[in-house]
Amino acid sequence: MSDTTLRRIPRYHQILSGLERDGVAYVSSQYLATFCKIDATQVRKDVSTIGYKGKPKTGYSVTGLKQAIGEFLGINFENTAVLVGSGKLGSALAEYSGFAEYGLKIVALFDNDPEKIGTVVGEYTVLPIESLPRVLHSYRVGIAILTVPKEVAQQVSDYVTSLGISAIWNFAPVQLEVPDNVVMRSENIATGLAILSHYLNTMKPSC
Amino acid sequence: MSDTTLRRIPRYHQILSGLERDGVAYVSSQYLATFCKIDATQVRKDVSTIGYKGKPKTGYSVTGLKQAIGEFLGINFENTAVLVGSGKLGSALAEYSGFAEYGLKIVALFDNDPEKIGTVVGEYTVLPIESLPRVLHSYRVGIAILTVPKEVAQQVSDYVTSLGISAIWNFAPVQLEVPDNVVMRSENIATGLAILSHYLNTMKPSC
DNA sequence: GCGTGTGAACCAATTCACAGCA
DNA sequence: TGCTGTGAATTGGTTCACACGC
Repeated sequence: MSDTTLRRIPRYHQILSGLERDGVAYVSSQYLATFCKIDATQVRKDVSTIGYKGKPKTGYSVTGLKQAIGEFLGINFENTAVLVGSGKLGSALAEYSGFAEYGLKIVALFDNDPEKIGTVVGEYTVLPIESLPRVLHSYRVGIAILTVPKEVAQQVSDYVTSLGISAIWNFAPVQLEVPDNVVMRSENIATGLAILSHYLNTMKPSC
Repeated sequence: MSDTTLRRIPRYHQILSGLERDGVAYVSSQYLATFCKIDATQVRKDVSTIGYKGKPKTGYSVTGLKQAIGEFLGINFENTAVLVGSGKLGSALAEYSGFAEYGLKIVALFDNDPEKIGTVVGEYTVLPIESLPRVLHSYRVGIAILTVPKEVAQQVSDYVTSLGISAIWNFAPVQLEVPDNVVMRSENIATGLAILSHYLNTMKPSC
């Protein structure tokens, strides 16, 4: 599946969540398409790809399609994660309640700064890096979320990789090198800013 | 310019920043391509699109190309922004030092919670929403960064739009409706999580 | 009739092949 | 010779047109 296609799927999920909350039972491809500013056929192709079937005349079942997308994305069951780096961003993510809806459960928060170890962030007490192997093992943690300074990101990445982590979700603004059997995704907040800035500057003349 | 193309550009910028820091003077399209796991021709096409020229045999000047990309993205001069919503995420963004490199200057932080107004976050004192018109005007602010709860995001968006903001960078997990002359970009952290989760679950069998 | 499902047509994005220049 | 720049070919993603089922 292509990257652009994959990026649309969570969007549908988000819209469906809203419709479900509003008590809507069925939704048409046209509705989703309009919301996403894309073609209705595109939506039907996407839904078809994830293997869900709609009802002609009625549309797609909101809960059914949401369920199917959740299945496809692997967010219907709980993924456990640890968060390494208890700075501002790490704390914000640790306290973000929205992850629950996407099946992510953060089990512990780590740092190597003696000043931070032992402090309480939301429902977590910051643990020393040394406790990582024990926690990773006892909770069968699959994902390490890295919110460490960019200077040490590769080092931390290598460390959690050596401990057998399956996936790394990197928030440090560097490209990490990981073995082929580890899934890595970098969120670079500056990318969004750069794109926004570009639109802002190219559109300005038209106003 | 297509969305996928535009998303690659900031990546080059990031890599070039690293090379510049390491004192590297020239870089080949092949090097950038390998780093981004794409084809070298793609890099040359992209560079060509933004209007920069390399030197045959030598490659691209690191500082020159970085400069050109910065020009293209509009991040070489200062964009001013206000941040609305002084919760965890808002505070994290307010204290994030990396924006400076992308030409973003946050001039003030706002909230409507009386408990938060007047508190200090990094170098900012949280201001009441009522001060927005004055600040927007006196600093000629172009961007509003929204880190408010999703329930009020549309309302806040409408408000800053009515005050004549040019761009909205939305971090609430909802799709905002904005007039055509306002640039809007939503960062949905859950999108990244969903994509990561999908790769994690589809790749697992191969290990 | 209305909205899904899908093969065909279209169009944009990526890759190939090679010309041009230091 | 090495690496950029770019037209040509290809791949793949999007849109069109229409058959099918409730």
